[in-house]
Amino acid sequence: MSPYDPSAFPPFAVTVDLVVLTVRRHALCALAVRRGEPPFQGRWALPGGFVRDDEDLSSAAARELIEETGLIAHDPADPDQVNGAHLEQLATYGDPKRDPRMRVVSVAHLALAPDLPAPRPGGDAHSARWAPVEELLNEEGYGREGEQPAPLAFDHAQILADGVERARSKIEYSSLATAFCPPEFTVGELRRVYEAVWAVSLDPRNFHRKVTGTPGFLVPTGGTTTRQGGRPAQLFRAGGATLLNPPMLRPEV
Amino acid sequence: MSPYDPSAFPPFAVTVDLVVLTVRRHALCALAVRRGEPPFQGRWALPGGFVRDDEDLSSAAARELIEETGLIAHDPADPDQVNGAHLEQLATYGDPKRDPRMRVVSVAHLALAPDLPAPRPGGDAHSARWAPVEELLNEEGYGREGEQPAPLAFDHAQILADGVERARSKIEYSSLATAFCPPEFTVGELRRVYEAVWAVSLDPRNFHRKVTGTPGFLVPTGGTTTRQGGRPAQLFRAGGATLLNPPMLRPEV
DNA sequence: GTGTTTATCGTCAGGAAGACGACTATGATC
DNA sequence: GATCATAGTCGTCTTCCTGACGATAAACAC
Repeated sequence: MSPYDPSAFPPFAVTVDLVVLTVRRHALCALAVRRGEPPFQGRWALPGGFVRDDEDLSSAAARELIEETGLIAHDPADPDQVNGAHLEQLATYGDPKRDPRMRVVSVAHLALAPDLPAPRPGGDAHSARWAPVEELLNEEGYGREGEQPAPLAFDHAQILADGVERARSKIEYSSLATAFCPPEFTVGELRRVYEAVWAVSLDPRNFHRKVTGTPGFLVPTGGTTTRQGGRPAQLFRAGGATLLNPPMLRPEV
Repeated sequence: MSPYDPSAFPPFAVTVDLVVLTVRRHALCALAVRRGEPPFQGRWALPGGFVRDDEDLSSAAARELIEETGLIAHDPADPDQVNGAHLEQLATYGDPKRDPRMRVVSVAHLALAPDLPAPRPGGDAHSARWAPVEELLNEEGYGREGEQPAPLAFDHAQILADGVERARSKIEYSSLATAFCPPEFTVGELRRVYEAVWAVSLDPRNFHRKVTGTPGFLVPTGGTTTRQGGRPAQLFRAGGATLLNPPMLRPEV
C-alpha cells in the first residue's frame, strides 16, 4: 500500500469530547449537555465538537471548554491551563460503530475546574448542567427506587468513567487536586476536594500534616479566612511542585 | 454549525504509530523502521500505518505490531495482550503541521515485549532494527564525539519520549515490567529489566525482598535455572496482580 | 459564658525501605 | 579437587512515613 495516496486511506471525522470535572456540594460533578438532534436526541452527552482544519487537538479542546463553560481566556504560557482550569488529553475512542452515521474518532480531553458558575450552553446543546458523576454513571445504589436516568449518548459513559478514574488516580501522585480549588484555598478545602473525588473521608490532622509537609505542594499566602466557619484557617496557593513524592495515599476499601 | 453534515467537517487521515519497547543487552530499546519514501526518506521512524475503514484503533495497533515484529497471534481474551506483548494506547498527536502533506492524526500506542528475535520489516519500511532509546532520542552524552544520529521523522521523537516516560512510570505502580520478561523468569532477570528501563542500579537484596513480598506479583513455578550463572535461581511467572501497592520506588537522581 | 465548628499541633505504634553483613550454590580456573 | 568469581537468598538495623487519636486554639451562634 502506498502511503499518503489520498485514495488509499479512508476519511475520518475527528472530534474532541470533554470530561469537565468540578467539585460542587461535596460531590464530584461533570458537565453534561443535552443533545438537540439525533442520534440520541434529548439524551445527555459530554460537550464536544469537530476539530477544525487548522487547529491542534489541544486548541480544539480549549476552544470547546471556553465555549461550553464560559471560561474567558487561554493562557498561551501554560498549555495545560485554560483560565485556571487544568486541561489534558485523556484518550482516543475510535470504535467503527461508536457513531451510527459515520466514522468518527474522538480525542477525549479531561478538564478539572474550580466550582464554576452555572454552565453556559453553547453549540448544538439545548441545555447544560453539572451532574454528579455517580448519577451520570449510574454507580451502585444511586437514585431511589428504580429511577435510573438514561445513560449518556454514544460511548460517553465509558469516556466519563475513564476521565473520572484518571482524575482519581492522578490526584494521588500529583498536585492536581489544587485545580479544583480557587486560587487561594485552605487545607480543609483541599481535603474536601480529595474526599469528594475519592468519595472517602480523611483524617483532618493527618491530611494537614501530609500536605503542609510536602515541599512545593502549598505555599502560604499569609492571609486567613473563616469562610468555612470555625477557627480561621491559613490560606495557601498551589506551589510549584507537580509531582508528589511520596504520593497521597488513597484509603483502601 | 450542524454536526455530522459531511460538508461541515474537514476530513482527516488517522494512523496508528507504535512505540515498541524491549530490553536487550541491559538497555531499553525501541523498534525503528527506515522510511522508504519522502518525506523524511531514509530517516528512522516509528512503525505505523493507516487505520482501516472497519477497524478499531486497538485492532489497527495490534495488526501493525504483528506485521512489524512477526508476533503471530492476537489473543481476543485479553485486549491488552498481543502474543505475550503488552499493548496499550499512549496518546494522540494531531498538530496540523505534523505531516507536511496533509492532515494526519496519529493515535500512538505503546507495546512492551520480551527480547524478540530480529525484527521483520514490513510495509513500506526498507529495514527495521532495535535501537537503544537514548540513541534515538539523543539523550545527553550518548555517542562519542559529535556523531549525532539524525532525529526521528515527523514528531516521532516526541512520541517515543512520551512512550518511554509512560513505561518508566508505569512499572513503578504496576506489574508491567513482567511484560519485558519471558513467560518464566528469575527475580534477577526482573531486576535487570527495572535497571535497564530506569537506567539505575538496584540493590539485589532489597529488590528481592520487595518483589517476593508483594502479594500477587510473582508466583513460583517450582523450577530453577542457572542461565544467568551463579547459584540457581527460582523461576517465577507473573501473578495476577496488576497494580502494585505499595509501588516500586524509583531511586532519586 | 457555653456549645459548636473547624483548624492545628503532638504522640505513639506499626510498617516499609535503604544500607549492608552473611551465607549458599553453581560454574570456571588452577 | 581446591579456589575463585558470580549470582541468589536471608537477616538486621535504622530511618522515615503513615494511621489512629488526644489535646489545644480560635472563630461564631445562642
